[in-house]
Amino acid sequence: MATFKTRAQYVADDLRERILGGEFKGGSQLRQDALAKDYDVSRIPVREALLTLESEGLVEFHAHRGAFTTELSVAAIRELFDLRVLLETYVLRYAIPNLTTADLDHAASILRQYDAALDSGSQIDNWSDYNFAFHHALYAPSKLPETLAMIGQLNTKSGRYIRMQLVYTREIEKAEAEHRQLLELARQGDVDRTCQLLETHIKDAAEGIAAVLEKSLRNA
Amino acid sequence: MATFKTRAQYVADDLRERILGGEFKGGSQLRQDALAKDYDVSRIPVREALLTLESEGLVEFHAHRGAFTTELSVAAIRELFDLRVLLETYVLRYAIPNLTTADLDHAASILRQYDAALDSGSQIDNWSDYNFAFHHALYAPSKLPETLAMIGQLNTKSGRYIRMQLVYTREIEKAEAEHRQLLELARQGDVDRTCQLLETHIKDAAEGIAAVLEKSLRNA
DNA sequence: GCCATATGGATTGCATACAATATCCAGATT
DNA sequence: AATCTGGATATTGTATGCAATCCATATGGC
Repeated sequence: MATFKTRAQYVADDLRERILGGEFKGGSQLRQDALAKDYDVSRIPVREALLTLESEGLVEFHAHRGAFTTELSVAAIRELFDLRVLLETYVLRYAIPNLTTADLDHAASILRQYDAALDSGSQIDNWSDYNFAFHHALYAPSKLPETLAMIGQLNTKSGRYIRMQLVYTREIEKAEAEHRQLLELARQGDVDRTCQLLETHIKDAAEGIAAVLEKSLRNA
Repeated sequence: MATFKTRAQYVADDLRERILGGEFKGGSQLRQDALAKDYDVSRIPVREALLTLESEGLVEFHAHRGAFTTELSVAAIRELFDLRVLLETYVLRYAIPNLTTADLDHAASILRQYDAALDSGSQIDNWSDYNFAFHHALYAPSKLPETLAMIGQLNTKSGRYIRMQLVYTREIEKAEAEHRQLLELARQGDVDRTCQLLETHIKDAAEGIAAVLEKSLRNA
């Protein structure tokens, strides 16, 4: 991989972060010309970037009308998180027996970075990346690349709402405590208990997001 | 939706069929200029079509080197089919309790079209479409659109190999008989038995494809 | 003889320019 | 007043042309 980034890829990567960061709310329109000026490129790489983001579910194209950021219903979010439970417990069952001490150390080091970032009052986008990195570290030994790719898809697709929740709630500490438990249970090789904790861990997050969304919908 | 197709969409749709039909073997390169001539368009819509197909897993881009058709390893195919088992039994459990007689009739009519197509010695691409249509008809009442979308992704991603198998084997009749059983069990509302049959139905297909692939690999 | 390097040609990535479609607003009609 | 119609404007979709990168072949050094 490690190929030098093309302009379209650069735009896609940056715009993805902006969308996930919540810069564009609702189903707001993304004007190609404006984005082209933002990045000082022509509309061609912008269009290609938007197509990439469309495939990731962050953007929707309507022919001859342009691109809009996608807005997920509460039902859709619940569905996506149910899928996460299904897929992530599935890979975790395969991963745990393969976990080496190096894998466990790696996951533990990610948790330590959490702490550092949290203590320094760091930003949410960092936390979100760390969150995914930790989960991924636990799953990677499953050696199921296609499945991991789908999990990644689910994560980016719902990423905007994950970060949204973090702004409104103080769930980070709870999530981090659960991460420590997950790591410990995985270290002990207790597959069933680890998967069960993972399930509640994900479902709690989903409920938290749903609550935030329903509240903001009532206010709107 | 029903929006008039843009050129890029047209190229994507047609090229998808060509790839799924096996016109390009292995990881062969797709030259933008050649495709542009094929469709009498410029390279811009061709590039956009290739990006779309990349997101569907049919094509891989390498920066400044172009697009290649993806080649799946036997392990990857097994993994994709295991995912199909996981996701499709999952939705089927939700769908069966919601099945109306109209849904059942619809699925049955698709099976009848099979017969007609088979008797007329019709082509494989038709069969593949019918196959997906039947499965989808069973799953749709689950009312889980995100999950159905992922199942669709898995289907197109592995579609080339599904069709490949059909060329080399005579599994169609067996699959069709299983479809009838599936429909009958679903009509009876026997969730567990239907899901179990679905599981073996998919796994058998996977083994058939794996056998064909491993054989062709030995010969190569 | 083999490996490294350079040079020409081919191909991709991108900018510019134009065509096709949608959106907006004034004026007409009921 | 509300709705409809038509044309101006804005925005998207696509063609063309140029720049950047890669690939192949040839050339030189060891």
